Amino acid sequence: MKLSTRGRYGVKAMFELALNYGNEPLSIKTISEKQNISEYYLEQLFGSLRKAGLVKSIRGAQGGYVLSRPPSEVTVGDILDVLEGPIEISECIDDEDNCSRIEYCATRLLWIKIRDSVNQVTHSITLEDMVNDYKSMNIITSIKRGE
Amino acid sequence: MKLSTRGRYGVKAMFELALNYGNEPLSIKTISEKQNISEYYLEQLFGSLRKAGLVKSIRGAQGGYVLSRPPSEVTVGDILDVLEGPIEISECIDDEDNCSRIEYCATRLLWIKIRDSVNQVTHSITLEDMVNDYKSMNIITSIKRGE
DNA sequence: TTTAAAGTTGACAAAAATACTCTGCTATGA
DNA sequence: TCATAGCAGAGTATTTTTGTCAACTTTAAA
Repeated sequence: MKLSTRGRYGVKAMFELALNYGNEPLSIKTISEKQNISEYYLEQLFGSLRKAGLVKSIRGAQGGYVLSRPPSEVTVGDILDVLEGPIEISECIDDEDNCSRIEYCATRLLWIKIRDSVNQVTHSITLEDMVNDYKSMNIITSIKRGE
Repeated sequence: MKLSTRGRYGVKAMFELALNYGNEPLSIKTISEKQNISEYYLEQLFGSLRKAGLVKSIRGAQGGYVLSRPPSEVTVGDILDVLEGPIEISECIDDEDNCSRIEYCATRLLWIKIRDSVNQVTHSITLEDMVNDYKSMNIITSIKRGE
């Protein structure tokens, strides 16, 4: 069980936007270079993010993308839902008929528990949290270096 | 993010063994018919489960598989670890060099949190729990039917 | 108003992972 | 001794993922 690159790249890209929040828009090109992600591929991801209303695009020269909402109001779960689709550990959570009846209840309950656990974590962590973690991490690193 | 059929089928099959614990071994054929899973495919999964020590095989006529340990000592996480590999939301949890340095700490911490959450849930639920859930679910269903 | 930067769209394709399938064994209990 | 059932590994088909590309539209700045 792992995230696809869509989710991973998407979170990284959104993290860049969060770091830059309040400043000028970031172009796809800039982000793709910073994160070493294919420019074309990233374009696709931002298409989804834009449609979902998580980012706003600013066209024209010096354009790019900015977060639609402040980092404190965007959770990692929001991003993953858009790029990975809502988590469905097993399709039988929604589609009951797929399950053979015998073990239906037991495994279904299990998948739901796992899903809820992941959702709980991802939807409780915001981009702001990540930025804060990142900044305090940098401070610690600086101290360790004796700076 | 979803489990592959390996994990899903594996848990279902192990659940069957748990339901039958203490009785005669179940053959691949029996399980594959009960769960409507390809017999050949299931054989592969049981190969992995056997190597990992989760099940014991009994060869010869009337042979099959049984759980190596009682259902109360087998967690869903044990099964998923074997069949899906340990959860790695992102490879950068282990392989540090894959990450571009800038956002290294922040996203890494995130993946770890998600992973730990899933592990915590799956390793806290045993096959016995599932069997109990299943049985009490059946009782409730019977009551609802007015039986 | 021209132009270049930047976003938008959708088709396409390579590559990897997944999900089986099949064949031919070997072991074992009835 | 033979039917049953596990064991092992090669092979294949399908799906998903990941990434590429080309053509077009919009917009800001010169």
